[in-house]
Amino acid sequence: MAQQASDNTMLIDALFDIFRNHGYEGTTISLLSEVTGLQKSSLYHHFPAGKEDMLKAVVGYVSLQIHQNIIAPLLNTQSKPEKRFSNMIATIKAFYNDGRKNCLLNVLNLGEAKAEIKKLQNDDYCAWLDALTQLSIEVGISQQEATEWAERFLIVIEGALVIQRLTSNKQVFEKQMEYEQKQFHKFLNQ
Amino acid sequence: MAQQASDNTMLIDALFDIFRNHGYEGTTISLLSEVTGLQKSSLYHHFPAGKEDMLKAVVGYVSLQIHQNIIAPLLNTQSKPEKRFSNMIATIKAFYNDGRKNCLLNVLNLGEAKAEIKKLQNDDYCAWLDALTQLSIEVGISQQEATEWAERFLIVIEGALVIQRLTSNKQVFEKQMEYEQKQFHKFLNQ
DNA sequence: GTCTATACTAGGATAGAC
DNA sequence: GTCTATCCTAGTATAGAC
Repeated sequence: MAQQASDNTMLIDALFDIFRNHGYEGTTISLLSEVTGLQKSSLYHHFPAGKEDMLKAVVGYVSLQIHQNIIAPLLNTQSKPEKRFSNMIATIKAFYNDGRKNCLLNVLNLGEAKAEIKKLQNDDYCAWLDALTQLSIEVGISQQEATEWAERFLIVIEGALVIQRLTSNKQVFEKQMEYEQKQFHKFLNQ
Repeated sequence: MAQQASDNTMLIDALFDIFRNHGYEGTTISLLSEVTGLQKSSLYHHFPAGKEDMLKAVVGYVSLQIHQNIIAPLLNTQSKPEKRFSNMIATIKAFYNDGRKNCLLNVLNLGEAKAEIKKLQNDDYCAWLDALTQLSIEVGISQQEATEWAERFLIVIEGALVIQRLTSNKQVFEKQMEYEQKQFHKFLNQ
């Protein structure tokens, strides 16, 4: 398990980048060793339970990022909803490097094994969904419409990442994010 | 390479199911052997170049399906556009088993290796995109709007599949397909 | 906390009989 | 065209020195 987060952040960030590029099965200890510059056994020192442990640490790290950088700011009623939304878009763009980086969600194919990790991801998804729903309700949308809009927003993120990965058209993701911006502004002016 | 398609269809279909469930790296020859009931060496008889060859056959098979069952009907101007669209939705639902089955696109993480396969998939994507664009233009939408709608439609499919896989909420995919139906009807009544 | 060295297994692939 | 048997490498993981 990865304690002392402060020291290990860079390490986990490197692991994160590999897992999102190669998926779980496609990620090998050798590759992790190569990229981090640590020998395999050193990696096992940090993560005694091996690869799955490393993934857990990564997912936990991403979870933290989502809560701190996306969900908390979304719920912070001190700034205007439109500002919070556009800040989120900016954060997302950076997080996915304008669509050039994958989302762990669509690259990990976690079956019934690894249910624990899947649960973590699902919780994050739900929290994000709730925050978005909140925000749009705040702007005057009905509960019903708000939930549907929020769900579709997250669906579009995932879908755009998948399609951009396929087409190597570097604009797919950004275009969708712009579209979502416009949609949100329509909400404001209703 | 898989010739004599008529005989091999069931075999390839079985391979397809495994690849879409486990991804490329997650699919092992042993698993393929187990599920198909053929010994490993028998698989190699059908696909001398091994796993990558099997994937190629699967992707080719899926490509054929898409062209025959989705793209051709979409472009067949003998039936009404709205009918063609709703037929497509039905076909898609069946193909993804109402969102319970993955799309190869989001489960395969093909890097620069396997560029050939990626190209095949990209071609299919483009063909599908074009057919959708055609259809919506036929219904009176502007070229610009048509392209954007078509792209978003395919993005939503991929995204919905990813999210449904995560949440095990069995309605995510169907809900999005219903939404798209409604959207298309709005086009008709403009 | 990092290293070298090594053990072990599973995965990919082939040989050759039937 | 399917099988049994086998090879080889790559992948996971551990032991133990420094």
